[in-house]
Amino acid sequence: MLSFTEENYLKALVQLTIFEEGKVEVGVNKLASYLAVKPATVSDMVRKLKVKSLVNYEKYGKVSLTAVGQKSGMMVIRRHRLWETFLQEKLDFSWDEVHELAEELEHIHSQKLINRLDQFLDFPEFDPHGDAIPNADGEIVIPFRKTLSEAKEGDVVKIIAVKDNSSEFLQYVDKIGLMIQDEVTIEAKEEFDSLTTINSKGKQHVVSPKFTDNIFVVCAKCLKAKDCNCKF
Amino acid sequence: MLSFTEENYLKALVQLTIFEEGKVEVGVNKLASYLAVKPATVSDMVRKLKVKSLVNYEKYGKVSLTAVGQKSGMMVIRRHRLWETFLQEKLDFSWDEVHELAEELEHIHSQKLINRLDQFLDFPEFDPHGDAIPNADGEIVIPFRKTLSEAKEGDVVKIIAVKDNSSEFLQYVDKIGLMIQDEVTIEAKEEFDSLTTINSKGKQHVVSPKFTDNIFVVCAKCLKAKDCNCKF
DNA sequence: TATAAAAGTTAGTCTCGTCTAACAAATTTA
DNA sequence: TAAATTTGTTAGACGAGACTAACTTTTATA
Repeated sequence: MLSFTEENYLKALVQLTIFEEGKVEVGVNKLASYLAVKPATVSDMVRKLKVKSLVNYEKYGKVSLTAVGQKSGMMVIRRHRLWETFLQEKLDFSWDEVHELAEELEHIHSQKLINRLDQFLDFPEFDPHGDAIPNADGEIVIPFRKTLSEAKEGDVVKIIAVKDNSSEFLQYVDKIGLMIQDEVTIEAKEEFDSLTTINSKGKQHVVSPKFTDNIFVVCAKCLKAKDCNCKF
Repeated sequence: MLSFTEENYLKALVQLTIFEEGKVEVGVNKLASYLAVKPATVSDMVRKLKVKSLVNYEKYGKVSLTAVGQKSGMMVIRRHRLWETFLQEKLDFSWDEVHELAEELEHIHSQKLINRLDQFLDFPEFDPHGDAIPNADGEIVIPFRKTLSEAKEGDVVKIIAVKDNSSEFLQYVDKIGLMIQDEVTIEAKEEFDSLTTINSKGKQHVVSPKFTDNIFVVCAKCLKAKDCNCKF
């Protein structure tokens, strides 16, 4: 049985490798800052995780997950996202409140509980932030998507997820009136100060990279015509 | 913020004092065996809880809860019993499975979460084992009840709760086909070996004190006629 | 390529919650 | 009431998971 802490390390590793396009390993410092602990602490812990065959690691090297470690980490994420969905769907929490609570709930271990919850929620595919929920085997299909920052002037895109799950960010998104499934037109991109002018539901907004980097989108056209050939 | 462990001590103290008829304090040894730790550990912990003004305690004396400690302990029990109810009502767990899971879930702190859960469950009064659920202020009304052991030959009683929440006990209750709300007639009590012969729904069972001590009942008559004068 | 900077490790310390072993106080009972 | 028993405390240790400070290795850069 993994400890609360060990699970958090594995979850962080999934986020920083599997979920980070093209990455398979991560350094001790990066992991430390992600987990808000000191590198020395990570150094120790990673050695312990290696003994348990959950990570691959050599002194002064990078850290990556073993198959077992990856599955365990995925199960934590599955639990997290299912609880988030439960909190929003059944207990009427807003999407900026669910993350914090799920950070605690994700460590309840029972496999049976989580599968019953999944069934109770009618097997949701995505959590309130638009993230895919791993299945009972720890498998996940991350749909094709880009950040809003990558969209070009004139593109019409659809918001499908948010990257940052913090309540500050989500409250900002709420404040400017945007939500998942909204269509957004990129009206202008200013090189000078990296601001983007977008338009959604007839309202114009000027947003910074702090916003656009954390919004995942797909081409609105592609969604409508599966065989669309747009490069985006 | 109380730790997982501190909460378990407070919960145990509520069970051993408030919920134990006529008791207001408990010894270190008893608390230790209830929590399955050594007396030395309890001695230390109790000193810490005293510093936090959660318990009353003097060296070599008994332990009792302060008002603050009692409320905190009650909130743990409230969470425990609401989660148990959720697991049974919404996720179709059987009453012998819910206790173990609730032992973990009870430590999720959010007040808002638990009150939303309460609402979602339509403000249940009793958990799956027939125990009253403390309200949002930590108050509880324990209804009048006795154990089946206290019933006399010829009495007709109604099962309203179980004392032992272990799956072994609950599975035994299931096995002989009894459940909460069932009416039971005490057909015979044998002094010699302390066995009781009961009858419920036309079926006769011979049961030991291990059973009767852990079944809470009320006089079936009293429930039907509120002004019934029976001594039971 | 030598050196500075960045990244990572080690050693020693801390708190929490537990233990054991030895001891002290309180209570029972002979 | 004195001895035996039960109950409770203290001291010292340990594993987890964190820290700081000092050190080492790797990488980047002048």
